[in-house]
Parts: sequence; C-alpha cells; structure tokens
Amino acid sequence: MSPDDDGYIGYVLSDVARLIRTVFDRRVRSLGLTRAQWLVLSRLYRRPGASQTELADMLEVDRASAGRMIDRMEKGHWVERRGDAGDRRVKRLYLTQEARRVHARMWAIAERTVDDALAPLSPLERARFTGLAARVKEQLQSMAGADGAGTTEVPAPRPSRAAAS
Amino acid sequence: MSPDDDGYIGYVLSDVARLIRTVFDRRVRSLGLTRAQWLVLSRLYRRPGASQTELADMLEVDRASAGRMIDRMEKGHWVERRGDAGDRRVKRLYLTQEARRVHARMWAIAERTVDDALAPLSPLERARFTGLAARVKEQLQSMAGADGAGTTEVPAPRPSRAAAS
DNA sequence: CAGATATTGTTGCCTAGGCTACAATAGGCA
DNA sequence: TGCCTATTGTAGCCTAGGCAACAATATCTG
Repeated sequence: MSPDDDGYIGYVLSDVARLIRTVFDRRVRSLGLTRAQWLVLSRLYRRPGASQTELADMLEVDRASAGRMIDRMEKGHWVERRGDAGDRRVKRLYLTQEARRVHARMWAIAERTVDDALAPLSPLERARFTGLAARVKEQLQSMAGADGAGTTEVPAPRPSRAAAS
Repeated sequence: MSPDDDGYIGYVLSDVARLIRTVFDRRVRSLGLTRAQWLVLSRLYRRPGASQTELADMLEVDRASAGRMIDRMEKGHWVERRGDAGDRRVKRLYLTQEARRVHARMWAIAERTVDDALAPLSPLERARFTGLAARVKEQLQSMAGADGAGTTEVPAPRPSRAAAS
C-alpha cells in the first residue's frame, strides 16, 4: 500500500470522518443546530451544570473554542450560563427546555446516520470495525499525550519564506 | 451498543479522525505547513498545473475554500498561480521549488504518523481495518451524493456491497 | 451573429478550532 | 495576613470550511 495510492488508509480515514460529518450536518440542519452544537447538547444533557472548562475537557477542545460555542448557543437560546455560588470565576451551563426537547430527535438522526454508513457491513464486520477503531483511538491518545516532548523529532530545514502558521 | 455509551462507534470514529489530525498537525508544524496545506501540496505534486476548481474537486472542498487556501500558500511562497493561455478565467497552480523539496519530508511524517497509529494492530488487522473503512467510505459517498435534495427527509441509503479497493 | 447559459475565481458572511495574553478570582504558603 | 501561583473565562489574531452572490469569460443555441 503506497502512500500515493488513493486507497491509502490515511486518506480513507480522513475521508470517512469528513463524509460522516458532512452527511450528518446536512441531515441535522433542519433542526437549527450544527454538528458541533449537537455535541455540546449531548454532553450537557448528560452532565447539566458543567462549567465551561469541564465542557471543553469533555469535548477535548480548547477552552476558548468552547466559550465561543457557548456564546453562539446562548444567542440561539439553547443553553444558559449561570454563575456559581461558591466560585465566582466559573459559569455553570444548563440546557434550555427547548434544547432538552430536541435532544432525542438529534440522537435519532445521529444513530441513523451511523447505521446507514455502516449498512454495507455485516454485524460481525461492524463489531470488528468498532473494536479496531477503538484500539487505534487508544493508541492515538497515548501518542497525543506523549508527543508533546518530541517523539518524532523533525530536524527540518524550513523553507526560507514559509509563513508562520 | 447504546448511543450513550462512550464506546459508541460514532464517537470513536470522530475521535480517531480528530486525534490523527491533531498528532499530524503537531508533527508537521515544524515544516511550516498545516495539514490542510500539506494536502494541497501532495495533490499538486501529483498534478501540477491543475486549476483551482480541479484542486477543489480533488480535495472535495468548496471552490472558495480552495481559493483562500491558495491565497495563504501563495503568500507563503509554496504555490504559484499562472494564467491559462486558452481560457482567461482559469488559473493554473504550480508548486515552488521549495514546496517540491519539502514534499518527501511531509510524506515521511504522514506515513509514520499513520504507522504509529496503527501500531497496535497486526498486519491482518490492519488490512481488515483498511478494507472496512474503505467500504464505509463508499457508502458515505453514495449517501452524500443522494442526500442533497431533501433537507428534512432522510432518504434510505443504498445497501451496496461495494468491493473494497 | 446575438442572446441565453454555464463555468471560474473572488468576496462577504457564517461556524469552528488553535494559540496567546489577560483580568478576575481562588487557593496555597510563608 | 499578604504575597505568589493556579485556574477560569474572555478577547484577539490566525487557519479552515460552507454557502451565496457576483463579475469576467466561455460556450451553447436559435
């Protein structure tokens, strides 16, 4: 399997991710939420009263990103920020009635989308796929944690005029 | 497998995608490119002189997004736009010398990242994983193609038994 | 040929994520 | 108690993608 092959696993995996995101986003738009917002919804549904930092951790996303997401969702009346009595820095997050009501519908679409995507696989194959993906995920998590120091060191002569990124 | 389970395949897949992106981005930053820019690099390396629309198609990305990507990469001296003699609307894209020089290095990192991620899997398991992912991808592609029209209604996916490439 | 139609790239406005710096606040410790 | 450090959320500046509208060209059709 050459990296220049279009069947290269690296390509395929990112394609799968992109496609599932695209399809789900499109199916869910009619409810007035994006996929990212739905993820917030599903986390807060299970853990109402979480702080913004806790939410960011759950989503494994930057605190700032989470904060801006909350801004948008607050504007759309999906979530509420309430101050914490004990710690005046933290803001606790709660879903609105409307958001809780939509939750089940979103889950149905999410499940169906994944089911549809896996439709060509037999039950055994699905189980295998899920298991393999889970192991790859664990590996990646350890890599993400460890790489900070410099596992794959790259003594790269940067092209002279590269824009800093 | 309940959707509220953290092992839910929907979560796992998006986690895998996110993590691989994160790890790769971090490893590649030392070269002065982002992951998205590296994708452009690899496409143009194989197909120099492509138009922007062709590039957008290759990346399966919006024309506007591709255009802005080219803006950034041109500013960083990775890519050149040249007018087409026959059609004054199109701009043909060419990598700079530096970009071509960096190409191999990027591939090495990409391969190594994927290899590292799949390290816990045996050769057989890797082959299985790749094959399953490829079939899921094909299914998603047919869904993405078919879903377009109706936003509200969710058309049934084709239960195709596509041959893995 | 002229007029309608399609394609190409750009721009504006949106969501979304990352990194850094910062003010407000908590908490630890001398 | 008072200082120093850590944490929390926010704001600024970046990359990146999506959709819609638009001008400049090409192309197709009557």
